[in-house]
Parts: sequence; C-alpha cells; structure tokens
Amino acid sequence: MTSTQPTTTIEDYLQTIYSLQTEGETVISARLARWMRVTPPTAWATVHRMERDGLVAIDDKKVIRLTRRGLELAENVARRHRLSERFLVDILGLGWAEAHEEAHRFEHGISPRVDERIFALLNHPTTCPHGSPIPGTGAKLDPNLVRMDGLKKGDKATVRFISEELEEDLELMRYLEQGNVKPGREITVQEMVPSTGVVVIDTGGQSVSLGLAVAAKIRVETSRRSAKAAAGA
Amino acid sequence: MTSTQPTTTIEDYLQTIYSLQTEGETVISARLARWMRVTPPTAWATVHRMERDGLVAIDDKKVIRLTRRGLELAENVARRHRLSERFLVDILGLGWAEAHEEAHRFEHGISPRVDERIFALLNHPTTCPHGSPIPGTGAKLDPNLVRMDGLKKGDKATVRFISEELEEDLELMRYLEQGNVKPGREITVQEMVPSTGVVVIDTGGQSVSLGLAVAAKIRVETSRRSAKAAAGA
DNA sequence: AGAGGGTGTTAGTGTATCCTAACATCGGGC
DNA sequence: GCCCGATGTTAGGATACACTAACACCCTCT
Repeated sequence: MTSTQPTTTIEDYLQTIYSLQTEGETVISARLARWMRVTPPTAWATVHRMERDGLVAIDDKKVIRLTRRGLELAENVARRHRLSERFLVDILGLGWAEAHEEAHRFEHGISPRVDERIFALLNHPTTCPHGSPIPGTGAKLDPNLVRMDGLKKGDKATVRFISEELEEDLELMRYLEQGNVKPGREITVQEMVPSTGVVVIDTGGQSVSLGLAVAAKIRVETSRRSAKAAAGA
Repeated sequence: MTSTQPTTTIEDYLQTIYSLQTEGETVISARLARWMRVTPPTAWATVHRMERDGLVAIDDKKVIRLTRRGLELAENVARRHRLSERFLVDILGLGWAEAHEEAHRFEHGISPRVDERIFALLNHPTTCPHGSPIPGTGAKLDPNLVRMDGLKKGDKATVRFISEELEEDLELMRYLEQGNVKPGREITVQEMVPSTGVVVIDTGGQSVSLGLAVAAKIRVETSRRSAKAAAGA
C-alpha cells in the first residue's frame, strides 16, 4: 500500500521522470542519479522503493515508466512546479533563469487549495515561463515544434520551449536569458556547424552561440510550415 | 558543527520553541511532544540533537531555551511563517482560520529572495493575521496587552493577538473566525464566571462563549489605560 | 580477444525521524 | 509513608535516504 503522501524526495523523482518521459527520453536509473545529483546506488534504491509502492514499472531493459498512479502524482507535482515558476516570475518578479531553482523549493508547500488560488491569480496560465505545459490545463507540448539543432543556416524560427533538463543549469539559463533565448523570441540561424558542434543564432540584435547538445533541448516553431502552406495555396 | 541548513523537522521545533518562549511560556520537552504530535522519546531525542548542534540549551530544570544561533534561525522561520500567513490571507484570499495550517507547509519553501519579494508585495506588514509580530520588522508584541481571561464583566477591549498555540486547533479557529474574535475587533465582556471556566463576550452583535484556558491565550487592549490617562489629565 | 565505459546491484554504514516498552524521578495528595 | 501522574530516559526497532567499495554485465572499439 504505502498510500501516504509522497516525500519531497519521491516528488522530485516523479517530476524528473515525468519531465524526461514527456520530452521523449528513455528514463533509466543512471540518468536519474545524475539529474538528482546522487550516487547510482542511491537512485537505484529510491527507484525500487517507488516500484514497490506502485509508482513506476521497470521493464526488462531497465527502462523506468510511470504507472497510472505515478503519472497522476507526477502531473500534480509538475503542475505545482510550473505554476510556481509562473508565480515567481509574473507576480514576484524573480528572474527567468532563477525561477526553476526557486520553484523547486517552493512547489512542495502548495496544497490543492493554494494551487487553485495561485492558478486563478495568474489568470489560468497554460505554460511555465520556459514553455512547458501546465498539467491540468489541457495544454500539450506542440508536436509540430522542432529541435533547434535541426535547423539550417538562414532558417528563421520562434523559440517555444526550453527543456527542464537545461533548467537545472543555472549558468546556462542566465546565458540564455542574457541572450534572449526565451519563448516567444524570433531567431535566425547564422551558423550551423555540426562538425564543431556549435550553432550561432541571432536573437534580434545579438548573436548567441550554443552547443548542439543544448540546441537539441530547445524547441522552436519554424515559419517553413506557413511558407509551405502559402506555396501550396 | 553541523552548519548545514536545518531540516523541516528542526525548523518546526525552532518555531514552536520560539513561539512559546516569546509568549512567556516555559518550554519543556513534554510540551513540545504534545505540540508536535510525537511521542515523548521522539521529542526528547530531537531536542537533544538540537542541543548537540548548538540550537538550544537545556538547564537543570530541563527547561529548553534557544541559544543565540537558535534564536536567529527561529526568527527566520517565524518570519517566513507569519509572512506566509499574511500572503495567503491578503493575496490569495485564504480563510483566516486555515491560514496557519497552510502556512505551515508553505513556509519551508521560501528562500531569502522570495521572502524579500513577498514582504514587498505585501507592503512590509509588521504582524501576521492573528497578531503575532513579524521578526525583522522591529515589531514586538505590545507588553501593555492583557489576557482576555483577566477582564471583568462589562469591560470593553479590542482584540489584538491570538496565540499560535490556539492556531493549531483548526476547529477553534473556525469558531473564532465565525464569532469575529479577530485582531482589531472590539469586544465587551458579558459574562465572566471563573467557577464554570467560561467567559462570554459580545463581538459586535453576536455572543461568543470561550473557555478560560482559551481566553488566557488571547490578548486584548483595554480602554482603561486611556480612561486613566484621561482621568489623570 | 580483451580493455573500457556505462549501468546495475549488493553489502555495509551512518543520520534523522519516528514508535513501543520499560524504567527512573519527582512532587503532591491522601 | 505510599501511590499516582507527569516527565525524562534508555533500549530496541523500523524506514527513508545518502555514501563508499566492489563486483557483475553488456556493448563497443581496438
């Protein structure tokens, strides 16, 4: 059974698994260990406690997947996290880069009642400041978005989503904030050099260089679709 | 040493000790056990860990007192708690009775940065919705306030402070909220019967009955002082 | 084939919290 | 003088979470 409320630790694992899973990544214990900044045995034991408690299932290939119950709880945590980020940025005026880290502490103290009030105060937002959809609002990550590392030199696009994996890196987030690589921003690819693993984009006045691994975790909306649609007409 | 951040549990103990201590109560382990809803051995062990870590001192008579360092941390927790209550009531519109319980969860996720922002958003309040002063603002509990159980039949007074000990009892808080026994409210003592242990007050239209033990933990400002001052002039 | 790297696991520890059972103490009240 | 209730303490357990040391596997690249 263990039908008690999950601990802060378990909530964090649920959220991480949920985040990776919805971004299309395979979740394995070692990856969680790195993300949670704990040693592999620690992550292993925790994940197995979660399996014991019916929150996740682990298949033959050691891939971890949320069960129905785990998903339900994870959505709840993710909602509180993303709502917290919105609140911290929109109401309290905290920086876009710091929001994730602060929300990580903030999210755990939010009851359903408080969740509801904050949601209303914010005017029922559907995404966090980095573009992740807020569970419970019906919003989903637009499947038409493409990874930034898939663009070609000269392409124009609009930033829509920064992976929560990147949000863990405060320095990087500050760099992105400085460089205006934020949802809603129009960008133009100036350089795209897979061999050197670097992409340089223009974000409206300034050039920003990103590693391809980072660009792969940023999703954008291309204008190509509308161009095609226009061509088709 | 153990100079790491206190755990949630320790923060709760610090807050309780601080609350009792500033309200003039003697703090002993058994009392903490009841307040924290844990068994005496658990409270004993926790308090001794706190002593080991330099947060409290325990004297010959087993009385627990915050050390300088403990006081510093406790004030910080109390500030976040009371600020949270204000925020939950003033900004989110939560009920006055529920605020304490919700703030109890909410307070732990507040970093100095967030504390600062909320403080500003609320316009630098000096007390929580129940009348406890917010540490760091310079506000202190007015020493001229008297306990409600010390009033006489016919006395008029203004409610200024509800003890945090009473706040733990949600049912009672709801009763007080319904009866308008809240800071700022003018009351008149209708009945004061020490033998039966009951005091009945008028809170502007309605009668409210309280046990003396409860009345003892509510502090009011009497008009007698100004009457005396007037007489002296 | 064999070396390595990434992963998974087991074993053994340590700390913080929590509990129950039992016993020790002290201050009154009878 | 003795029993009682409140309090303090010790003993013995349990669980969650973390770590280090070691070993087992698998896959790839040489």
